[in-house]
Amino acid sequence: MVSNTDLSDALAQRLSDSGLRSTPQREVIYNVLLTKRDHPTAEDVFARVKPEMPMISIATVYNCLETLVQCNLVRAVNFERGPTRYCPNLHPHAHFHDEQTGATHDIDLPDSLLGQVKSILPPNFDASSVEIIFRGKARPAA
Amino acid sequence: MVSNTDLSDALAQRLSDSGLRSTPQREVIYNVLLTKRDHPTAEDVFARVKPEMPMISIATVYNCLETLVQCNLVRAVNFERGPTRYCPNLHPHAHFHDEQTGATHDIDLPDSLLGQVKSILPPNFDASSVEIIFRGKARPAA
DNA sequence: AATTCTATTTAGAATGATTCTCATTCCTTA
DNA sequence: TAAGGAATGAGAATCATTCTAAATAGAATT
Ligand SMILES: [Mn+2]
Ligand SMILES: [Mn+2]
Ligand SMILES: [Zn+2]
Ligand SMILES: [Zn+2]
Repeated sequence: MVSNTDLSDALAQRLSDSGLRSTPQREVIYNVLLTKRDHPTAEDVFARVKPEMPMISIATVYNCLETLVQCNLVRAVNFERGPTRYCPNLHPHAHFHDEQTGATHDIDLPDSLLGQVKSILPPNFDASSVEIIFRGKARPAA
Repeated sequence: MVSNTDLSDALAQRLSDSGLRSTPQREVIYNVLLTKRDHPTAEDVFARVKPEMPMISIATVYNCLETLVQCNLVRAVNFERGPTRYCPNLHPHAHFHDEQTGATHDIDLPDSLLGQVKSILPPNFDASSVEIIFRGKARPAA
């Protein structure tokens, strides 16, 4: 199993690799993201962190989330112009946005398909990232 | 060739199909989108329309763009949380967002690939749309 | 043609997510 | 134990967009 301190260590490592400090705020926010991987917004994260850390500010939540994204520990996900959502799943994956419920689901993305998708680009386009977003209805899983 | 009135007729047709009226504002905005297909924002469209129609308001630009999207004459495109951009290309295509210049390029999307992308969805997911966004650098075409 | 009935347009206010400012606090290092 | 920079936090500011409500226009009906 992976202990809580292991996760903190991994976080501290990534942060210091980027010349940044590990702080209680960054740790608790990262843990919140790992605990419930439902693509919460910054406000969602704020609400989940508050019980553990009542004095934290929304500005700090935004700051820390941005830091985690810069360190490549978290992905920012956007649907239309809605609030940015945060995802700690680092495997290549697409997102399915359920229009009825608003839920976001991770869809595993095979390397082979990722390659094929990139191959539609004319040679003068050099893509640093590819994002695939599905929109529709998800029937409750069997 | 396709005349200006043909385009207005097609627009009027689509609008009345949806129980909506063809108006000078809707026509000029649609023509602006067809004339320079560089994925302008609402503010860009506003600026391009003003010379022809100085009294038009930004609220109307937003209203008309939304109407054109609802009629499936135009696609709304979003990159991160930037302002929504509008695209009159109705063929299935992906978007390439050049991070240096901010330019947006249409990337033709073969039906076969679209099918393969949809096929990664587990059977309980019913997608009504798929969006593919590339981000990176586009070298000037040869 | 005049009247009625709404769709549409418009100016300006309001909204909401995010970013900015800057004072305070916290660490790290000398 | 100072100093200096990093990080936090409260509140103001920003910006794209949406909302509100009044004016206008246009189609349909008398
Ligand atoms: Mn999106
Ligand atoms: Mn996007
Ligand atoms: Zn995800
Ligand atoms: Zn396009």
